[in-house]
Amino acid sequence: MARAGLTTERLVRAGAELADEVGFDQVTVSAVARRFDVKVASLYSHLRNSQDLKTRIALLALAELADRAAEALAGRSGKDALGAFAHVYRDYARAHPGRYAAARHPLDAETAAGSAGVRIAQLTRAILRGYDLTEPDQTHAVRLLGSVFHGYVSLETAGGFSHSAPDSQESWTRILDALDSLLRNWPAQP
Amino acid sequence: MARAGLTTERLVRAGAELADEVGFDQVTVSAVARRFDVKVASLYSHLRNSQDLKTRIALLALAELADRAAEALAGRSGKDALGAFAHVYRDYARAHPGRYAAARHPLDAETAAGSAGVRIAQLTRAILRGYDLTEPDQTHAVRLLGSVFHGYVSLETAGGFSHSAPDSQESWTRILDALDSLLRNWPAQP
DNA sequence: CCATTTGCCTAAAACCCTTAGGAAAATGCA
DNA sequence: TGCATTTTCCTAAGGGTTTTAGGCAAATGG
Repeated sequence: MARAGLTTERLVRAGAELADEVGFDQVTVSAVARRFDVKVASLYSHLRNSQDLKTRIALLALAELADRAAEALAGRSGKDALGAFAHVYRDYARAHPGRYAAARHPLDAETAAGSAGVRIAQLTRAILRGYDLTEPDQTHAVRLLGSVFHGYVSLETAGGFSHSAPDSQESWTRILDALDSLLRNWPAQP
Repeated sequence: MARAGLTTERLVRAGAELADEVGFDQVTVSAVARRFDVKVASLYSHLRNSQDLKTRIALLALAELADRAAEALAGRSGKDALGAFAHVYRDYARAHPGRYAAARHPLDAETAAGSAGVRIAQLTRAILRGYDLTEPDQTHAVRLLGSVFHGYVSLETAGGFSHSAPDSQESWTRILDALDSLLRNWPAQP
């Protein structure tokens, strides 16, 4: 019987595609097996279990996002960098909703520490080099940016802003203007 | 055989408690049935299906959140209102992580339109009455606040800010200061 | 007090997860 | 090349969740 050539890599990539097509929480070991026309049990030599598959998809998504962000940020600073990063983030979520959901999948502390998530955090911090913030305000700002990007994209993906004026793109642009303004005029401790 | 006294209401409340204890996506029709010491099939006279259960838990959570927000906002305005709303939001998520996750559960358009989610959006808009914003900036600001609150709480719940200085409470406070400042100095269209 | 409605049950089919053990294909070393 | 080893995929099987169909007994109400 000819072999299918399964690999952890290929399985994870297939899982990521599946996530984009049917949603991250519809990604199942069985569905991936079907996609390779292979029996379910066969996947268990390449994956520890169902949770392992999801974690790996999450790591893939984080790495892809970090790569794109890094490329977008190269050679930019200040508002330019802020806009580029935001654009990548939102675009990725819209083009790959399943992968984006995967990237939000909770990871245990050590897995998270070894993930591309830390690279994303570093890139976020790098954006702030174009603004005049010192610790601890820089960290607060990193957290604010992370919250806005994640929050906005997540609400938008859930359909929160559809079918209502003004359209989402306009809000996104104006919110970035506002954040830029805020970072340039960060309030002192009251 | 004595009856268990099942009700859609009771099932949904039990599901919400279960969500807080073991996580929203571990909430299962079977688990709720076990909690009432009843056979699974019995629940299907009170719930259409598994998705129905989750949707109802989501609606319950949204309603609870809206109630608390409304109470917190009564008699407050400006930064006071902003802080009160934010406090309720974050507190609810920390005290009821499963319900909070449920509140983020995607709803189809009509269900969402009939949910307490619109009340929450109205309350968010009410906060902005204390600031000098006109349309469409007011809508942009509503979306920004929604994004920050949801994003921050969601990242925090996922463990994003734990084990790193400064602590999360401090960032939360300073981010609210920053938002207040931003709303008072909302930038004009460039 | 009996008829009807309601509530919970048993049964069963379909799907997913996971482990154990086997057979064939690929690999590698003599 | 030939044979032992490893790898890959399979069958088998146990256990869990979802959902529908049909039945009996408890509550309700005229």
